[in-house]
Amino acid sequence: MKVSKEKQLDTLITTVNPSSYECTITVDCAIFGFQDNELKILLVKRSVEPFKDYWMLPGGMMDEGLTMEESVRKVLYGLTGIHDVHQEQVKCYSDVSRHPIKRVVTVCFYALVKPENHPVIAKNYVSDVVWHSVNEIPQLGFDHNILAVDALAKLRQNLKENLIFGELLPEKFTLKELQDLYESILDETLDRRNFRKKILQMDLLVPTKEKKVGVKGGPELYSIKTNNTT
Amino acid sequence: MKVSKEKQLDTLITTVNPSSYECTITVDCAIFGFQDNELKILLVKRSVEPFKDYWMLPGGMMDEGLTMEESVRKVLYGLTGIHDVHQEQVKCYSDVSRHPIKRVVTVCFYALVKPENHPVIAKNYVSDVVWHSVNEIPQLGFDHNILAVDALAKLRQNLKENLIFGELLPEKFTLKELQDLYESILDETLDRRNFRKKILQMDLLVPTKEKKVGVKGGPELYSIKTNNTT
DNA sequence: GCTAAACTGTGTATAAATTACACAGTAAAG
DNA sequence: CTTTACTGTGTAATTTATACACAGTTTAGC
Repeated sequence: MKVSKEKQLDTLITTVNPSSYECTITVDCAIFGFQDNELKILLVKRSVEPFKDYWMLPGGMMDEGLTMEESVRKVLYGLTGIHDVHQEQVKCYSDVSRHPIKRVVTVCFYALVKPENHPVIAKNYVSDVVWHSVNEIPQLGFDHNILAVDALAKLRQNLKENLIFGELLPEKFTLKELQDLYESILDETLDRRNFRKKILQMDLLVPTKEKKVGVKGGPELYSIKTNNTT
Repeated sequence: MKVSKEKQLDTLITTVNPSSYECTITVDCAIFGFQDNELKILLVKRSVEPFKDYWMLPGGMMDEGLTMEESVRKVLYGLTGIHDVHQEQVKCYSDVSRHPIKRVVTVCFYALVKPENHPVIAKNYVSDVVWHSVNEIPQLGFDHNILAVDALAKLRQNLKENLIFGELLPEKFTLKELQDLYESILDETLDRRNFRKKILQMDLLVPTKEKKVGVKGGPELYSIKTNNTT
């Protein structure tokens, strides 16, 4: 058993100089948004083969003159018109048969976006765009279900450690709204008093002295602290 | 300010179809070993330009028929003769000017290895190989200092969550040896009693009923629990 | 405009997890 | 055989996380 594996590796190691091999690289992005009090992910319907009419994560080629991060921004801008959005690298995928026609290596990112500000538009190889609940993601093209799951896991992990919410909330928001967001992302309910205690002692929010109207109780609106050292 | 950025992005979005662009992909690996009671990282001296005679992380091209993980295994096997080693993806790097001559996208991994079992050998584009303390890594070629730092950070993070130590320890080891390893990796001292309490209640180790000879006190040797459900 | 309903805002007691800490026992070295 | 250097163990103190109830405010409905 072990011998055959060694032999196999020996064969590999003596393979001819592979310096000429180049490969297509794409960037895909799990774009999360918070809508109707629920965490959504942006899916696009592919209008070309392979996987025509499958839902997928939006993505695109890495460009010759751009880093992957810049390429993701380009994809995002083309799809939603937004820029300057929080994005994180999730993982790189390199299975040789990810793409049925030619080999494609993909780096997956996630981004956080406020859906109501950005009407999404279908163009290029996309026939439809939809904000879809993360709880019941349909079968996606390529290996995008795996990417989506990994991206959500990474988002959750980062959220527990960092207090990040990118564009998901308006500039001024109540602690209740923030808690609802957390509960959606983490898919668990949180104790209100403990939550505000924890968030407030992070010392990242400031009360705006304004109250949100239209909601009973008149909750205080908070905004993110600007880190002036004044 | 914002306008110019938007304009810039608009320009990007209208760039011609980039589907023909392919790019060289390499895998680099921060190989960690535990030697002389200190955490080491394996560095190779490059014998060709660019960065001739610079120390670097070992790495190589991703092969046409291999995933990146398999390509890393191949690099490791070529350098140390070992296989079946714990390895983790750290991050993908895509700055356009990482490589002074042509664009190269690199995915970095880390691996954990027991140095004494595997005499390292310099070959191919490598003139020298050395186990180097992680605390004083010299200037490396390309952007490998960044990769090394990121890899170590990832290792530390994983260690705190998981109890992983791959090949770093012999099959049977004392809790003191394990603690020394942890302290080396985390670069902090740990309380002995609290450490053993924490490790033992993970329920991943079994005492072998053997004592280590040659060390005062006659400490118990442990091995990793095999998860038989018998 | 008055009442009911729905939400906000707050503190404390309890449980759980982490940290600090000291001494007796065993093996090696001389 | 004595000294030295290491192993192995438990408990108290602190910190952190969790559970929980009621009074105050605003909207909605009458």
